[in-house]
Amino acid sequence: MYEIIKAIAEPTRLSILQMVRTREMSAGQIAERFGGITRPAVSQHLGVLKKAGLLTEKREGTSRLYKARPEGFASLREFLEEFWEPRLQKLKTVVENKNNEK
Amino acid sequence: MYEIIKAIAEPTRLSILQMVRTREMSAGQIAERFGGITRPAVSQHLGVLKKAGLLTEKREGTSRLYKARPEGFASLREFLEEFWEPRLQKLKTVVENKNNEK
DNA sequence: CACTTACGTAAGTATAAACTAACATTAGTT
DNA sequence: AACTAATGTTAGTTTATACTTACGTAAGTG
Repeated sequence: MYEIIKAIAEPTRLSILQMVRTREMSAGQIAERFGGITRPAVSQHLGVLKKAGLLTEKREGTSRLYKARPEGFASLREFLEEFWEPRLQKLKTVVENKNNEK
Repeated sequence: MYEIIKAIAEPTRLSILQMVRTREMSAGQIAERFGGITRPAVSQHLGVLKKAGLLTEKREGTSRLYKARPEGFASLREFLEEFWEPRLQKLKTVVENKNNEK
């Protein structure tokens, strides 16, 4: 979880995520859109995002197409929600199990 | 906004936030609960959180009491929501203004 | 006013993150 | 098989972050 937060705590990566939120893009297309940053740097950012579960990678010919992975982002939002307004989910589960034992 | 994300992208600071989510705590009380980390380090983390708008500080005698600031956290969640599922708020505003002109 | 308590702040250091330049790899082309 | 295109990976460098130790400060206490 903490890996996800750190992944989005960087402007370049946040931009990348936004680019590929609704459409697939190749690594090259993504890199083109950045001024003052090299292609390998973008490639490394893509690696961080992918490792955090925020991107899917699909190989197509010599290209690699990236797209945001909604589940990764959802888990972050769930964490923040639970962090801020705990629903006592664990306690609820314990109580339910107790009832099942009867 | 980016300052907020970076602020929570650190385990110690996330722990601090959780500690003071529902109650006020003094800097000393917070520092006590960490093993293997000094008081000044905690103090610096408190500074980062405060600067990001995630904490309020209240002086009481020689102590300083901290408490999480819900608005700061809310703005992060709103950002993430808007980031992921844009509501076209700007377009909506433009349309509304057009209507008012009539 | 000296002393303590509860802090913050500054200076310096170690570690981690972001970046570039050079090299490696994999798929397609002639 | 040699060549190009698209991209990843490695090594090394710079910059930023987290930390510790030492010092400064503001509010209360004898």
